[in-house]
Amino acid sequence: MTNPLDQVFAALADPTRRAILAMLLEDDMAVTDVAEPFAMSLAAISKHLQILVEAGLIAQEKRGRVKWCKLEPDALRAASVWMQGFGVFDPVDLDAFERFLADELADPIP
Amino acid sequence: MTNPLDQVFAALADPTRRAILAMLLEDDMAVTDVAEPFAMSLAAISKHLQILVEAGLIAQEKRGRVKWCKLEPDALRAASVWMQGFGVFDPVDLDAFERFLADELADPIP
DNA sequence: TTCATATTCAACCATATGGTTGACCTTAGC
DNA sequence: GCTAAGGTCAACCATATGGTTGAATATGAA
Repeated sequence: MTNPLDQVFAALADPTRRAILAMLLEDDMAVTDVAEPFAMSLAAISKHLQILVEAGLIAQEKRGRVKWCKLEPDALRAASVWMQGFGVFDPVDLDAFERFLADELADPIP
Repeated sequence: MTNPLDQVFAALADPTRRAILAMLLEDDMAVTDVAEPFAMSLAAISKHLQILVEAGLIAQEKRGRVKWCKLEPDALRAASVWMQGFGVFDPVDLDAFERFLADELADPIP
């Protein structure tokens, strides 16, 4: 997995990680708070966050004993450029996005 | 992997499969011809194609003993809609896409 | 019919992935 | 100095993934 696109798409392939990204879209969060809504251990979430960091999709910064996570949406740019070549892009449709986001968040959290 | 986004992103996470999609962007192809440039068995390519079919990214149609593969770019739409929410999209930049495509194809084929 | 071509199937293998638990380190607060 | 809170690490486990090979199944051509 040396290609950055590999890492970005692989990171996006997991619903837990997509849900985390959606949460971070609202606001920066501490690791513990990211983990709170999920029915899995803190260690598991910690690993997911590491994968997102390695893909460049989020950044982490430690302040005191709290590690803050923030979205780093630039990493999506390479993926989006790749996808653009397939000519699938509508003009930005935020309503459609809201619906998808609602569906994602309505899913039983893994 | 019940969520269609899981399947689309997982399918895109593999460089062989992205290369196949790029090839099919040029033209429809038979399975054997898709496999030709890759240093792996036909059976392996057949599996990759199956994954792309299940993700909805390509369609296959058998005519005679030849199975044709064609791009089905609509499946990318759901993924692109999801990504749009992160506000990373520039106006379509085909030059950038050409560069990425060139890089991808220039990579030593897996 | 016979043979070759196109593709998949089945069994197998090595490694990756996503999760668990319990021990561990660092920092904050009393 | 204690103790608790915030996170990570290490070892482990089950299953998924990406590849192989050899046999099997169409279909087309001679």
